[in-house]
Amino acid sequence: MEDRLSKVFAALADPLRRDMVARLAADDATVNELAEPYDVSLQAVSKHIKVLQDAGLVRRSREAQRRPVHLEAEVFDLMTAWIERYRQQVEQRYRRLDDLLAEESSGTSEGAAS
Amino acid sequence: MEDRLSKVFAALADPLRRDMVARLAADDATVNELAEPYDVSLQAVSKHIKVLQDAGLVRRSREAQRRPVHLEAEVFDLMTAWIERYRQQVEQRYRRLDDLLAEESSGTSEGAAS
DNA sequence: TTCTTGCTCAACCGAAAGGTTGAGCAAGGA
DNA sequence: TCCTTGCTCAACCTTTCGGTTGAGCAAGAA
Repeated sequence: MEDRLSKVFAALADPLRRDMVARLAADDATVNELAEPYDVSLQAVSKHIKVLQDAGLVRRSREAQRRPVHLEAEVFDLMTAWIERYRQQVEQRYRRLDDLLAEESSGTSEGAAS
Repeated sequence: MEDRLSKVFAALADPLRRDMVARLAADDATVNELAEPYDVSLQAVSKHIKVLQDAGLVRRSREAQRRPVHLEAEVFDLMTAWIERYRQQVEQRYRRLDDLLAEESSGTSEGAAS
């Protein structure tokens, strides 16, 4: 898996990682803080953070021996852009179809729907 | 992997599947049509479609021996809702931080920024 | 300097993902 | 009826994912 968008979607495909993102939206947190509510090892959480980081969803700094994790909100734009493009395209299709149907039922003869 | 959102994100984590969605946004297509541009077997494409279907991104009908695939655009809303929620939360954090800084530099004494 | 805290790295494991090929089925067409 | 088209299902293989444990390192605290 190479490209950015693939990494972002893959990162968010895991419920635990989505939960982390949700919590990080409220506030930055250390690895220990993040790990606290979950029933997995600290190393597992550390790996999850790495996945989020590689996807560009999160940034890690250093503060004494702590490593606060910070949500990088710009990535959301990347997803939204992708999603909106196709959503709008589909909407246009429906709009065109509606127009076509409207045209058909008025333009060529009748009006008596069965 | 159980929940809907996880499936949707996982489905879109694959570039080939994203490309299929992009093409399906323009128009419905059969399995053969979808498979044509890719350098993988028809069976592989069939599997990919199944993944999209299980995520609710796509619906398959039957039309003679063909099985046209149709994009289900509503799922996009699910993603957008998830993303927007946290994006807005992060924005509010920044806004609060800005307010705090503004308050600090005006409210308590001074004005002479270094 | 030595201890403790907060984390990461490495090796390993089982399950799932994504690919292949081969068989087979359903629904027109000849 | 038998053939062809358009697909799916099943079995198998390799790679990746998410988890584990054990070792180790960096940076305050004693």
